[in-house]
Amino acid sequence: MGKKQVPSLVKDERLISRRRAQIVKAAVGLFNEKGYHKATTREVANASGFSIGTLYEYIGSKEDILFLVCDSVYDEVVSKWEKLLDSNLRGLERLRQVIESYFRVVDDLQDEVLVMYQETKSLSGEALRYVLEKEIRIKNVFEKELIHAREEGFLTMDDRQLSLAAHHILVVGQMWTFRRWAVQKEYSVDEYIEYQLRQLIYGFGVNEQAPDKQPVPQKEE
Amino acid sequence: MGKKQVPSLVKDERLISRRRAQIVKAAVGLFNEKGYHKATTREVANASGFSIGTLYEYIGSKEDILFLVCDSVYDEVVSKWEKLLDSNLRGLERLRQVIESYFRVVDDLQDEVLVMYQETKSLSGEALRYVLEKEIRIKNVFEKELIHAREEGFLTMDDRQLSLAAHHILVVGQMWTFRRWAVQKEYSVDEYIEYQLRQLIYGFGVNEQAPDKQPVPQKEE
Amino acid sequence: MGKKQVPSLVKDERLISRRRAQIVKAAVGLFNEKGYHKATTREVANASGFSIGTLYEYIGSKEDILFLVCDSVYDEVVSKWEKLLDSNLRGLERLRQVIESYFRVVDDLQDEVLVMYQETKSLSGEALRYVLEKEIRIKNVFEKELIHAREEGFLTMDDRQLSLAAHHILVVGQMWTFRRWAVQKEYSVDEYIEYQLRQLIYGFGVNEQAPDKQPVPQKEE
Amino acid sequence: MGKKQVPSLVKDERLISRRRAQIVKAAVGLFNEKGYHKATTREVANASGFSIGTLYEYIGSKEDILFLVCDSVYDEVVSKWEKLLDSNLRGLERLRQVIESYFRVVDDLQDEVLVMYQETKSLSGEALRYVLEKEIRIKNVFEKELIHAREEGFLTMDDRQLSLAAHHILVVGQMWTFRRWAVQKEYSVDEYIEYQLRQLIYGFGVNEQAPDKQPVPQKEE
DNA sequence: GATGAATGAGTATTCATTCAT
DNA sequence: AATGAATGAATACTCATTCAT
Repeated sequence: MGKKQVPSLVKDERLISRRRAQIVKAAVGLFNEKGYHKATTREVANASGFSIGTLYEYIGSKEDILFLVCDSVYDEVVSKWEKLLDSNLRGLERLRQVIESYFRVVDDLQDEVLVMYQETKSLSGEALRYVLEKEIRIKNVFEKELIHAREEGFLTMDDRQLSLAAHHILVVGQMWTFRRWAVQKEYSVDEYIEYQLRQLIYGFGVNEQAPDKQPVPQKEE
Repeated sequence: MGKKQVPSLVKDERLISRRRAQIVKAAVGLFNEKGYHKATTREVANASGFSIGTLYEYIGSKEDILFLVCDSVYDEVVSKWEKLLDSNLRGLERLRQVIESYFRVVDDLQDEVLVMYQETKSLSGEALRYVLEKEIRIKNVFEKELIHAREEGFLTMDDRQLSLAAHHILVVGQMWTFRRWAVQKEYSVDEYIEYQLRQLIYGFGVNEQAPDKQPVPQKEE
Repeated sequence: MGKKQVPSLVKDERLISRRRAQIVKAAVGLFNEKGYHKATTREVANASGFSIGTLYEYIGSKEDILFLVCDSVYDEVVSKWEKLLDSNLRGLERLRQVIESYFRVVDDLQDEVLVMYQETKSLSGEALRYVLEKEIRIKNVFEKELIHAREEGFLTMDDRQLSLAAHHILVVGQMWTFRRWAVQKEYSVDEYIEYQLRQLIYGFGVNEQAPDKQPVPQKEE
Repeated sequence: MGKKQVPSLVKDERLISRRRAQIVKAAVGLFNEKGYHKATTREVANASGFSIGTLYEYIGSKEDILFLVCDSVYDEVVSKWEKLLDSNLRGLERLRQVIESYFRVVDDLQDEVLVMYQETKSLSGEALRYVLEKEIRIKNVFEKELIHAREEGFLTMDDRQLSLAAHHILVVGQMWTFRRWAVQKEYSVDEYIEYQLRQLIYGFGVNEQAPDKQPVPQKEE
């Protein structure tokens, strides 16, 4: 809610938006390449196309850059996501689509999501709280969808499992970025989405009464 | 394989081990608290109980500290994990137990795993490759177990889905640490394990032919 | 004499005067509060009621602001002082009044005098010389009065002591400002003036042949 | 009282003292030449004979340098002063000697006193209070002497005038430095001391019932 | 004449690393 | 082996000044 205002010495709001977009774009590239801490403000300024002095006309501190990145990435994720969503699907199909769309957006904004994901912890105080709250808001979207699906009779989770499942979906999405060193070498996005959707929905595909034998063990407590 | 030798000016191997254990312990605490970049070598030295000069008798650079941490955390994880595993369980129960044990170790070594998880990216070159390889080795354990379960007829995944599922399990374990700000507020370890195991094995608990009844309400506001 | 011209891009002399008066007023406040070096030109511009760009239409450099302040403060001091002086007093009374009036002006323009006093040293070259010359001019006023009093037979100083005494009077006036942290806590202006006038005129009020005894010790060294 | 501890990363107290003496000496020179604000920490380090990194092993911030200067200058003033004082003089002679000694110390430590005098205002908070308190302690020495002289019957001031007179003496001493641009061109220290002592003790040398006669005193010197 | 965005040289401070003792 | 003083490259941030609009 607090929106953690980033201070600027410039008055023209339009200009602020434009410059900050430049900053975010440059910062995402740099932070991806070398990480937040190793990237210097000067490098961000140069990559943004202006001088260090100008950079500081639009931010108050280096941390503000990181905040701008996180803030704008969330907004972009949500905005792109929503564009993929306007459908009239129902039931399981609808749930599938919500998740798949999210995965596709994450793939699309890969660098952005990865940076946000890995560097959020370097934010402090208010900024951190603000960003985490945004994360929760995304989680809530999934939670709502799951609840919806349950109301329609497709799912059987209780409330608490359902909340955790929402977190889970989010993480599976982000995993596409933070484990890309392994996962993206083995799978295309389409495959990833297909497999992970199946995993999420059906689990390991367990066949409880396995072949012949296997006397189902009495359930654990 | 390369084992990325960390240089030391000291001869006595026993001493090296002891000192490095001190360093790792101190570093885990500090890196957790302030992150790898914000923690200084001086602080690590102090927290380790010796001087900055002595610290550099046992490492070659700051990055070596991070490497030692990651390296030793993996070893510790594996070692603790193995201790929980010596059982004669079979089939699904065995799979369950392998996963549950891993989750419990992660919970036990929470700070360590979190640091390793969040700061690995700051390693470079050889050290990074070495650590990632260790990660892969853990993934392979799960993969092997899944294959085993499939051989016993409990699972129906194909090879590629199975490999991804192994990654997935790993991430679900780590998720307990890197999302602790949200997850650990809502769930105990036991609950987390219970819910996530169910999720991994059965997925959302889908009831494909839901309706018959279930006259999809036309609302959708 | 050089009057150290401060450059302006603006033609209208009337406007220049008005703007510079604004600048001086704002600057006195700021320099008092934070000192010349810590006050920024931006702050001066804002406090003056216009933009940084406009500020530089009326000055050539930050130092010019300080010069304008010093210059105008001297003029103001002299002008206010003269207004208090048009009397027909003679002799000691006249001297008293000249000094008292000066003290009162200093009290009146306290902030201004203090700034001028403490920051003059930051002026360079021509500007510094010009300001010091103005200071000398004030000193000369006292010197002339002392000479006058001597001619009338009230004083017995020789020329060189007299010149120093003129400096002395000036400093006692300024002391009211630069030691205000101590002096203004203990005395009202009126008391200060009374005590210091007495001190200047009669000294410590010495009674050379002290009580009875006191066999003045043979001089040392 | 608080002694406002300046932090140091170095443990050897002896070394700290030696290094800080170097720093103070270098700083006095630089601050005199260009002022506290225009002198850079790097220049201070170089002039001290070591690197910028080493400088910061002995101070916490630039302001600490100024504080060290002020602090040590006061101590040095007092120490040198006391060395000149151990005499058995009485009465007026004693008072004269106390003042004269102070003036000579100020002359001796001219640069130091001037810096302290002009830059004290740049100190903040605790440091400022501490330095001003030291100033007051010097004033108290004069006050005590004046009281003593009054008790012996040489002076006739009341308490409050006496307190002000003590301030006055201090300022007359410092005036030798902060008005050296004018005063030291006209007078030698000896002359300055002679004239100012006479001024302080006897004032302007007023002859209240002046006119008619005018027995101009045979010139002195 | 007024504005304010852009500039970049300059500055205090930090911190990994070395090396003489 | 241990110590800790010394180093200086690196870096975030400031601010006087310019100039196109």
